[in-house]
Amino acid sequence: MTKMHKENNLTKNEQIVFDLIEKSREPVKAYSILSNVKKKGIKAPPQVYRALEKLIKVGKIHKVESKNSFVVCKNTNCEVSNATAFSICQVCEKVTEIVNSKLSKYLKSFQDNTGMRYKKYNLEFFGLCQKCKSK
Amino acid sequence: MTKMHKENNLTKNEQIVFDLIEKSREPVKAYSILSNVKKKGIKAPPQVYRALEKLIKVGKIHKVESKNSFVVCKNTNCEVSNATAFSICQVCEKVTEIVNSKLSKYLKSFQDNTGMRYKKYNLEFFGLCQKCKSK
DNA sequence: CATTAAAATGTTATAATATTACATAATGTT
DNA sequence: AACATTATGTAATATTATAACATTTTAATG
Repeated sequence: MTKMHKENNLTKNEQIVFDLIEKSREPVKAYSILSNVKKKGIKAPPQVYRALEKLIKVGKIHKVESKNSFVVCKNTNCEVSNATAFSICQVCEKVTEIVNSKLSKYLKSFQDNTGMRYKKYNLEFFGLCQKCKSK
Repeated sequence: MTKMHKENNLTKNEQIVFDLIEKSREPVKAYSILSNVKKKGIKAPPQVYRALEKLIKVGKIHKVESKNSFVVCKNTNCEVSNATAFSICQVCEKVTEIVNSKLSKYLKSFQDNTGMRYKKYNLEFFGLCQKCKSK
């Protein structure tokens, strides 16, 4: 087996899982990933979950917590992913990552009432997407 | 069976589940709730999940998505719960609801790059709580 | 290039979380 | 009382995730 895959340092399984999520262009669930990469030789949940864990750690993907789903990161220079925000349509369930520097600056510098600051956040907004609003 | 329970309009099972979550003072998982209310006559998951769903809907509790756990709402006048923020310690896993009007005003009025506004949000901050920081 | 340690993968089983479907009982309305 | 609605009970099963351990691949070193 070759050591490197594509331009990055993902392992074989990580690359397979990443490619599938990227290709799908919408949030994908772990077992959906599994069933779609069976043909690539990935046969069992731990293989998928390990890849997901690593991809999240290096910031290539995010987990959309409210949907137990995974999406590719939309930030150009995604590295460690400690600040995520999503727009989720309550009707069609479309999920879009929000990349907004004002918002991220505000939240990264946020201090709670006790003066506590945070290393990481995840924000999920819910509403109607353009399409569903105009129906 | 009496119609009303305590001062509010919760049903029997809803009140049992709510009391347990409130008593515990920390996030509780559904199956932990289940095992702790067996003595009260609640025997199966659907009874718990139904109560949780209703309690969330009326704003008495929130789900902490990243932990699949449930906490009582800390807002005094909690009604429909469309704006939640939590502080989660990465070490001891302590969860506190953040009640901060500046933050909620900011997020309630947030518009994304497309001008879209949202009806609801959930924000989870991660960091070290006071105790864990000072260790 | 043989040896070895570390990382990645493969595999089975099972744990933890959540829902479906349908039956029964309690309650509210007329 | 009759009926509709809401709440509850119950069994089964679906979905999401991890534990544990074996094997293979890769990287580093002498």
